[in-house]
Amino acid sequence: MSDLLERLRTRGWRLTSQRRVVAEVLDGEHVHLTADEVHARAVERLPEISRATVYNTLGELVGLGEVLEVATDGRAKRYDPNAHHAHQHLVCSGCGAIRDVHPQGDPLDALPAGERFGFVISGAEITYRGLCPDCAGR
Amino acid sequence: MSDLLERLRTRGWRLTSQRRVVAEVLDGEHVHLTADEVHARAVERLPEISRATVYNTLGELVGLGEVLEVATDGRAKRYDPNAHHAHQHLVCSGCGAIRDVHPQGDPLDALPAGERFGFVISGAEITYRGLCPDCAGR
DNA sequence: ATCCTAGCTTGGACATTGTCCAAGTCAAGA
DNA sequence: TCTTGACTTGGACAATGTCCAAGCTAGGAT
Repeated sequence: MSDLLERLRTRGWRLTSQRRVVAEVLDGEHVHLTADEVHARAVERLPEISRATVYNTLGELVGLGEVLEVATDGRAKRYDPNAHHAHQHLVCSGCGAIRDVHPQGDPLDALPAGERFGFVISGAEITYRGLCPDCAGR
Repeated sequence: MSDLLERLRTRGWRLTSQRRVVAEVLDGEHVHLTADEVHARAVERLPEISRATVYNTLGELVGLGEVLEVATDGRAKRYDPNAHHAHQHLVCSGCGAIRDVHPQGDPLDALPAGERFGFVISGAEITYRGLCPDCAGR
């Protein structure tokens, strides 16, 4: 993730301790955390960091394309540090666990011109739903 | 939509004026409304209907499989009355407009066994993103 | 090394979306 | 027509996110 900090600094990002901590938290476990979870982990390292800063920083990272925002339910958005490798998500309908998955082919190929309604299409997100081994076995 | 009301009645649904109005609103325009938008339209026909009832009724319709819940952003969920025809969504990144689209093939076919991690997979939702003709032309 | 200042952070108020509950109301079967 | 359990209501509450004025600081300028 020092790569990330380096990239951001060359883009004029001011490198504060708060931003460093948020970046470290995201890089620490490649897991899909909510903003509040990121805040909770950040507080462990920098007790006075505020919720507002975490929200700000996450928003900036998303804007810079370093982190993806994932909305798989109507609840809190989750933040995915794996923005530089195309992937999709597999979500457990039982416990909400999320895994990165890599389907074959390009989903855009499945959408014929006649189904594009004049849109300039930039991408596709796929959410596979199912039950994880734990939830399925009960 | 009287089909829908009929189906629900045979399943023991008590047919109240509130539920009828919510069902009519959803059926009226085949558009993806938020709960609050449904409430606003319902109030036009039945001024004393409460927000709680709209939420309850939408939740029941989703549970019964008559309406789909769509979460394309982190904001309010949207409700899709087109639950009986498999389809996906195309969302304008500019104005948020949503269209139903029908990609070719089954998205589940693109996910090899080795990428399923023992999940019992039940379905896939695809959100295509792009700019609608209006937003792209500016 | 020190200073300056634009940009960052903070805490708290506020907004949006959704859930819950006790009390009152009503659809539909008897 | 009566009865009753299911439905509805309004308002309190919860979860998530946004905004702002005031103070702080990273990092370039001196």
